[in-house]
Amino acid sequence: MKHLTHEERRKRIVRGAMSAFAESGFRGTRSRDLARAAGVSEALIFKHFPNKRAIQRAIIEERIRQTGTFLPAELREMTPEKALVAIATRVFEAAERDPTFMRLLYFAGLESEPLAPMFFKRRVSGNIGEVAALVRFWIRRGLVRRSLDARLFAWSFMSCLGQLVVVRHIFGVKRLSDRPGDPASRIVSMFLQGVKA
Amino acid sequence: MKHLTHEERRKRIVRGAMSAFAESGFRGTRSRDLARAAGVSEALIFKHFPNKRAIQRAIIEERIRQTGTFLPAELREMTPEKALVAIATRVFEAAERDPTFMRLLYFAGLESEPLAPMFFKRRVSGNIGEVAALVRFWIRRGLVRRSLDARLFAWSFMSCLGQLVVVRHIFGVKRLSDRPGDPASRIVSMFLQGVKA
DNA sequence: CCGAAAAGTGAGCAACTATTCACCTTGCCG
DNA sequence: CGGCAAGGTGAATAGTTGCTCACTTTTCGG
Repeated sequence: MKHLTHEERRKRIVRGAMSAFAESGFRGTRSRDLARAAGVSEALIFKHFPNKRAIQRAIIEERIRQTGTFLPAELREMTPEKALVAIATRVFEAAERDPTFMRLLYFAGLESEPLAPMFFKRRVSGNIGEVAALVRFWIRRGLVRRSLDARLFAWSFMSCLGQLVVVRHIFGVKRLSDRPGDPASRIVSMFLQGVKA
Repeated sequence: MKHLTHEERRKRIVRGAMSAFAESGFRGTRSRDLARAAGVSEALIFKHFPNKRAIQRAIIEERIRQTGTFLPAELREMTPEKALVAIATRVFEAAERDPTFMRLLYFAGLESEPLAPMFFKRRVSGNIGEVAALVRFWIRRGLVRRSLDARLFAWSFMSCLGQLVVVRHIFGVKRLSDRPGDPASRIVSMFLQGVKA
């Protein structure tokens, strides 16, 4: 194996470990799998990390530390309808493109890894807070009911999207409806206009 | 250990195994744990089941076979508002009382146990179909917008509830909003009335 | 161009785990 | 009562797995 710098090799180990853990969970991944996924020997893995657990932690910690805002600023210039559709589409497409970290996070949560709730507190709640802030912006502009609980709306809307993603990628439910057209925009219109006659 | 009938002992093994698998997943549960949870020796476990996997399958299969309707008939006599709140409350309370099977199912889904998608197809989709049927009933009565996609609404509403439960029980997110009052009824009112000004 | 430091590895080891085996115990029926 | 089928177990086994050790290969500053 070609020699790499410590940092570069470490990154490759982490990247490989992410797909391995995402596929089989922490306990289901053997150090041999980590080695194969990273393209190195098992021994080298343990030169970079004291043990298996530390690799999983490093993966989640890296994501916790990741900076940057969830919502692009342009959303403020759109109508609530268009903005929510953009958010929904983005969530669906991100999961479609790469459900890896989502799977890893669910595994970690079930396996009682403390960093999973931590990730939720630091990142997910933060992102949902951004959605809530956008909703409050709409309320101020009179585009959304003044009485709306922005935070609860943000959690409900994002949870709905999140669970649809989970149900699709983990439990294989593909068709939510027989009608044609983009489900994202139809879900958004339910949230916006309500379902009452 | 007191002698029991084959059936009774089998039931106790399954019950014990359910909490063990729910807590630690399939791979995280050792046969020793199954034995301890059932209060018997390891050897006896394998007199009842050919292997560990078969126990997990038995648990899920039993739930798949469980009969009975999800929604009580009385819901048809309530207003949509009250009925949806009743459904939401029931989902939240069921998860609060016993998140065991939910955890087991998520573990199984992530670990690629084929019975997890099967359970979704047979039971969850069925239950959500009942919700959709109720919504169609309201549409016929003119209580709900004629143009609504009942199936998509049912999936969205139930997914929202489901994810809020997951987020609470697996990722420890307890507060969805600072406002007082029952979140169930406030979520329902968002779905019913929409959020537009 | 050389030698130390850093990158990298094959071959284990000790501990663990699913399953089996040989055997004991209980309750029941003739 | 006696014997036997069914319920039940402690101990062994074969395979696995996280991690270490002793060692080789590459890199690179002086």
